[in-house]
Amino acid sequence: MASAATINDVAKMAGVSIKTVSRVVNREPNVRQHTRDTVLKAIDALNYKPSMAARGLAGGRSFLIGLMFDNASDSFLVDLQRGILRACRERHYGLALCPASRAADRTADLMEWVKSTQPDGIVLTPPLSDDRTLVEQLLQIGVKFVSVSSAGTGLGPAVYIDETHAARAMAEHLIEAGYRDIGFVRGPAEHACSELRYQGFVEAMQSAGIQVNPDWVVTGAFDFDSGVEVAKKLLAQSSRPNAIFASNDDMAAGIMHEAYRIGMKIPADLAVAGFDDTPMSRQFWPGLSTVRQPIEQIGQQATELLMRTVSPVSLATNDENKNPSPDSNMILPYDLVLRPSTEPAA
Amino acid sequence: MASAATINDVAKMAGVSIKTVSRVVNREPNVRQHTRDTVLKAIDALNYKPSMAARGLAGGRSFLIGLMFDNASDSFLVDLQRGILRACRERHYGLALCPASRAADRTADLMEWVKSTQPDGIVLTPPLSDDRTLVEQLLQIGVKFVSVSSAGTGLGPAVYIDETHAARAMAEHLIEAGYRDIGFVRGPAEHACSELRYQGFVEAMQSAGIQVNPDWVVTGAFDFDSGVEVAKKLLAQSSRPNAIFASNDDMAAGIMHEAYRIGMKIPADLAVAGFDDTPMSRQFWPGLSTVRQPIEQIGQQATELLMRTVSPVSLATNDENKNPSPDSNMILPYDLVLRPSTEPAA
DNA sequence: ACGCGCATTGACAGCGCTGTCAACAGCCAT
DNA sequence: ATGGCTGTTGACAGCGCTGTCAATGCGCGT
Repeated sequence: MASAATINDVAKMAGVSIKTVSRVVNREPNVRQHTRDTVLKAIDALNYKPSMAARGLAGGRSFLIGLMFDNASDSFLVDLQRGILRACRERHYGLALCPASRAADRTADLMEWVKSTQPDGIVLTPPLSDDRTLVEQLLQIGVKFVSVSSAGTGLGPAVYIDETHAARAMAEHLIEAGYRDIGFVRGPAEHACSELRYQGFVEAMQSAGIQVNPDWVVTGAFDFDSGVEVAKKLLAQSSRPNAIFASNDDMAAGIMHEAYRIGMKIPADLAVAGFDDTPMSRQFWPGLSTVRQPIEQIGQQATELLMRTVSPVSLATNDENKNPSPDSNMILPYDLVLRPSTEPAA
Repeated sequence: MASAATINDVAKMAGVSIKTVSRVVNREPNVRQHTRDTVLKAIDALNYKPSMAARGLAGGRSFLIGLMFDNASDSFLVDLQRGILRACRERHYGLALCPASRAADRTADLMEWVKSTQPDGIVLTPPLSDDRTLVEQLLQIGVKFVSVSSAGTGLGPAVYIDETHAARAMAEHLIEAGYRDIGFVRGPAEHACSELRYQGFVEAMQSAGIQVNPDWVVTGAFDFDSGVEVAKKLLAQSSRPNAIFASNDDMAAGIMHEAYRIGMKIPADLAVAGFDDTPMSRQFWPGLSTVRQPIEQIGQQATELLMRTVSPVSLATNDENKNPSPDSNMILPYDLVLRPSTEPAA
């Protein structure tokens, strides 16, 4: 293995000090254009790649973004990773994964990971982004983080969509399609979005002057199996809804599966709506109406936000702007994706 | 932020040199039990976590496993990550992701990533594991790697299942269920498994004395959309198969979707089988028969294999055993998962 | 011409750890 | 006792880079 070129080799070839090479690599100001060009040429010639490890050790940065997740859905995770990686690529950052353990001392485990990996910033996904204990510890040891797909605890920046508004839009769509006996499946309490989505549903119902039937509001675990379970509950009732709005696609899939099992037709006998636009929602028969969050974009924006606050060089002009602006939250637009599963009943 | 304890603090507290602490941390031999205990106590008391960056710089190792992938399915990727992370956790390794770009100089991009990230080992997923150019370059710069879910190019270790045998078993199941007019959907050529799975299918057909109808053998891209496409082709023929074995679940899903669209019943009018046991195959109605690869386990085994070859301390006894044994391949068992989609025709 | 400020560059000291090698103790066979 | 082992430990020199600060050169106002 031809050992890779070091900064020393580049410096020698360009006839400058290693510090100047370092400056060029880090895009620092105050390097004459001519010098910069010479160095860049040498870097190119030697195919030089700075060593992350050394940069990290010397500079106190790791050039790593951490992604913390717990039990997230496959497509959510992958989409998010895609977005984060896209943002990382430009700045030559790496992405390190940190899955939450199922252990009781989950928070301690996560903090340990943070200490040993020392990422420059962390992307927090629900439900971790809604976990006040975790967030406070993160804040305490001074690690930058950003919550995604959730407004978070309000203690740090976040990138998300207007969940309530989106849920309301979907509920309104159901109502407009002629459904009035609408059931709702909430998510688990530790997810802040569970409440928000439910609120949107309630708002739409109230605006339309429809009573929310408490017997038709149930809670699932955001997974397929719990969708099957709640469907059994909901559809076994003597008076049952003719539409169900599940607060995520996995549960909606479980509902459709169960509905089919007991011989119901969708949407003829039961309309179903989901939330998240997982690939499955398109692949199911019939296609599932859902709300699309721009997950990949959320990941990218969150990462860029993170890297901005860890900016290597404090830009000359604004010195007092040390902490990220308190309200650096970003709200991204969602899409209402309408498919046959919510078409007007015959 | 209370700055974390360093190896120096531990050494001072334990009353030994930092080198001895280093020995304990790395589980090196030749440290008296009593000394080891004292050091461990100090480590615990100070909540010391070694810095990856420093260890990497000094030791020439990065403590990072790289996962290279290209266009893998969500669930495959996530399952694999789960397995890799499990293996990493024990040895305090990190996982860094490296998605292949869609650019023409994909290989160059990947190699660049390797050079700058310097992972201690790389997990290669299909179709990258089947890419001879890439593998040869990896070999050339001397990075350890292991192919997963594919026998690879034969140039390095690999962890996988017997694809041919599995496909044959599924085909035999279809035949036993009474289907004889069976179509097959191949995967893209750059995936080595495409050929292997097809072979298994052919073997089963030949054993049963059934002619493979070339009109019913088509090729897809391993994704949902191509499944829809090939279904249109296959089902529009005047003489059409009454069973289709798609060489992965995503394509099988596309086929089922299209079959439903044109009003066919599954399995009454058309039996469908897939391969991979994605979550979807269980969630679809009716459930899709498929072959389960133990992806998570594959990831874990591959990672452990990798870490074994990068063993920190060369074990005294065998000095000539430098390169990993040439045939350190692991073949893991698969599961035939039978669901209603292939039940005997009425 | 002199002094000042700014832009540009380099010398140097680490960052926290590991590899190397040397030091030393304890133990055996001679 | 002598030499040669093996087992245990520490001193020290970096790994490849960045932060700090000092040195240099240049243009400007007086």
